[in-house]
Amino acid sequence: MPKLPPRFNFTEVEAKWCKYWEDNHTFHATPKPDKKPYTIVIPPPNVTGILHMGHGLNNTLQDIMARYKRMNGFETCWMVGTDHAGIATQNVVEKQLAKEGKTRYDIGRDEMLNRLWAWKEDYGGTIINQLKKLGSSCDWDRLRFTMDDGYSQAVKHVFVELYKKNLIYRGKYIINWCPRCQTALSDEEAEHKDTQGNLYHIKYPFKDIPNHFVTVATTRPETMLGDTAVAVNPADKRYQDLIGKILVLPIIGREIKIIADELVDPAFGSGAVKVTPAHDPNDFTMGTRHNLEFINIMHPDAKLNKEAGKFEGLDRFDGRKAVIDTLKNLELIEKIEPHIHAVGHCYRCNTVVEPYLSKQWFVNMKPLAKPALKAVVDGTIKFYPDRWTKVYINWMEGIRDWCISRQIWWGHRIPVWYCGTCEDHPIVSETIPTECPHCHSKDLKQDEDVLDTWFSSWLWPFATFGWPGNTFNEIASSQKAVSRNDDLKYFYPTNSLFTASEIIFFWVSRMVMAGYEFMGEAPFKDVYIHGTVRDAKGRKMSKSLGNALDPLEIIAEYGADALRFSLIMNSGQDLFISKEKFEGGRNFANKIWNASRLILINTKPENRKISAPPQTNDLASQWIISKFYTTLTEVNTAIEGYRFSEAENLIYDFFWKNYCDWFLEISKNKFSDDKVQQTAFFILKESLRMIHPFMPFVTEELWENLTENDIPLSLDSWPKTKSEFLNVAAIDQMDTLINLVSVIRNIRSQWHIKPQEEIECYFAAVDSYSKTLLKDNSETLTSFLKLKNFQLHDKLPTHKDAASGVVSSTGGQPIKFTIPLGELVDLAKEKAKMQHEIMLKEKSAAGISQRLKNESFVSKAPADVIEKEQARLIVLIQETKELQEVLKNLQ
RNA sequence: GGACUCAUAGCUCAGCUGGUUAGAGCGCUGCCCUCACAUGGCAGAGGUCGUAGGUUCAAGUCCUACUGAGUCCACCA
Repeated sequence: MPKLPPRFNFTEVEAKWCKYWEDNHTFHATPKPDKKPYTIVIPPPNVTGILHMGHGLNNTLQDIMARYKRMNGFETCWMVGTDHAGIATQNVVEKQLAKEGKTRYDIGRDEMLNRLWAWKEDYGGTIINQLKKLGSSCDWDRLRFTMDDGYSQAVKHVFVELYKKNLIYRGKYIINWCPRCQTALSDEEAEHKDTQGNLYHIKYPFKDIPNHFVTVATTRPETMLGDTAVAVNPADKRYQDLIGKILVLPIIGREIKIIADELVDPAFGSGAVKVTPAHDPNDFTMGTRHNLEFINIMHPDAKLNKEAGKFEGLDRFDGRKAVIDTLKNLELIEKIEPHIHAVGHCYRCNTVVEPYLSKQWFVNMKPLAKPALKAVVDGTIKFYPDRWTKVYINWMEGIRDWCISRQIWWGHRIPVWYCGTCEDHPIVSETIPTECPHCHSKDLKQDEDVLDTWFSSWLWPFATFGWPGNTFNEIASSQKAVSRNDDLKYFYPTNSLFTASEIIFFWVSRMVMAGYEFMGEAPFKDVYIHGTVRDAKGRKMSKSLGNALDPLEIIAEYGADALRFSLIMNSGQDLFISKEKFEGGRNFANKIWNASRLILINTKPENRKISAPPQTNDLASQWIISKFYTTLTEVNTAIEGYRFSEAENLIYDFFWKNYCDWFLEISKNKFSDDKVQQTAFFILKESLRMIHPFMPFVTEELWENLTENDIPLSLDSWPKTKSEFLNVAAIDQMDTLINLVSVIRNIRSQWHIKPQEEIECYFAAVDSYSKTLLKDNSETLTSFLKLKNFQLHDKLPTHKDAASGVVSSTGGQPIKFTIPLGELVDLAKEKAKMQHEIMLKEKSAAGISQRLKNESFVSKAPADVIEKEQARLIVLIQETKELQEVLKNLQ
């Protein structure tokens, strides 16, 4: 018999099973015709990532589902890998370079890429190892990276396909520009934050009317240097006569026209707006419409260029001050008002982004959005919780084109070449072209830019399984069956996706679009959106705030099982986490451990070879078996409905309260009984299965010590629900016993009763109990017990638990005790139920009769309604009488 | 400006389709080192379910308004 120490040594155990699972490829999945697949793809963490609580939660959720499905006989593949995270990774390496006093331009593109790959080799696996420590049951043999050769091929292929379908185009538009990262960003990558700024009202003088001005309002006065018009609403009476008049742009002296455009809101500011077509999306639209000049006043680093005249070389914010000062001196500032407005910030470096005119590649999203929208509207794809459905739909309906080119080096280089002689025809190709197809020139240059990281992530559910691979030449257009390799055939579409709400637009929605476009079907069926992990004060956890709890520290101090357990316990919505919360998980793991020790010490090996619940007359045994199966059913429902915290609560309650506190305590004095041993062991074993997805390490270790099974618990089966073991009578009787014992304990505790005084205590308790239960029938229970010749123990055994004392008083035959109680309580329950019913009926009747007396009701209500109410009243009164009659006869 | 979420014990939250006495964990109080576990056991105190209306025989649960907290979206310069 193995001996277990009194403490669960998680450090050792976790290391042992991490290694075991990995060495044995426990979680490697391959297509198996006789099994159903279950697939989850991990939201690939950034290579730059280090495990934070959000990862902890996200991956625990996935792992619970994966282990649950695996144990339920599904060939479960949890696809794993990392994302190259273009801007983030490049930023990290650029910081390293900066320490050497260099920039990426100093070392050149090739050397920079070498450094990036070297960094990836050195540190890119960090988060993967951390995921392993969490106990994640990923298919580690399939580990992918978004810049793998095969994956890169998929990205190129997608670009070329979309280009062929006219869904990718290149053009000069206003995009979000990060002056620090010096790259374009998509709309989603610009985070709008309310910022305190000013609204500057500037007077623009007329060319021909001295001392007359038009006032315009702006939050970014420096952009006035690039103004090429002033616009008013065509319906605005104040300005109708002025349309077409010429103004002189202050400082610069450019002559600009007053134009009329619907875009202008007459109610805002003065109703006249300066138009800077190269620095504002609205103005860009107007500029195009009115054929205005597009004057770019900034360098890519947001320093003002020569168009800014004397301000050339100033940073945009210094430029702003300088422009205002100059205008003040010219007495052209009418007023400056404080103004809160949403300003875009780079999601990678938090720099204020600049709306900037530049030539970029875009994806035409509307055609892609169509099937993706339909799938969610018609329920093919479901969100859990449901409210995210609306968020997704809103975004899809208002979808805008996606800027996918980035002016950085780390990523998939855009597969487009430009010919030195005939520039107008970009060569879009999956392979490196040798000559220009138009003029046969060999002077070809590849586009300098790389693709948005998300342009590779959106292919994750199928590119990871080898797409396009051998399906390369057989891609069908959307909505048609697609030829697939074995893995794709088997594992795609995937089943569930687990992610955070911030990622819905970046990733979830785009994966759906890509799924339909390239695979002809949705990439997953369910999307589970979990909450954000916050600190105890409700702030997002972040390094800069210094409030981040490091999951690895928690694992070291409390164990991975504890981390997982406590995260899930709090995962109903957003989580507020502090260190103490993990004690609960640690304590539960320890409880499981010690319950197992008790069983191991007290059961004979032959009683541990049991695969079905034993047939037994023992009430507590019948009860715990019953309880286990009802709990199991509820747990199944909760997990299938993605209600993990509920599932965990059910399990916790069952194991701790029912199994340990009641069943084991009662059974302690009866452990010589083989049947009791068998029950205790069987329920423990089944509980370990049920706990395993939540706490894989402690359960795996105990499984090894308790069973002679060769396969790890990870690959064993989930308990089967068995309705035949649902024993309602046992549950009822045990409830009664629990109630009785609680009352006894209550009195014992309040009166500070000593063991020698037990007899009186017991009778007092019984009386008290009967009062509680039978109200005005306080004699019933006592006399009933006497009638049945029931003898109470004269002394409480010197045992800590009153429950064992009471039960053992019948000499190991609790059934003697509980049958009379059960009968009695059935009666009492029946009565209580009836009394309640009578009360409800009386109340209803009172309500209705009051209504019928209400004059306005009688006069206004239609006749048939009144009749109905009267009929109901009569029925209610009749029923009440009948019930009261029955109740009388019972007593 | 639109949309959404939340408001229940000192704290963090359950309470799914309205129906017996509103639950748990932590914290708090009292009693227990008892041979699985003090990371434990037993008992207890603590709630007019944000405010005001409404629907209903019946509302923490449904509706409306308000207040407070938070999140997302949006081209009002």
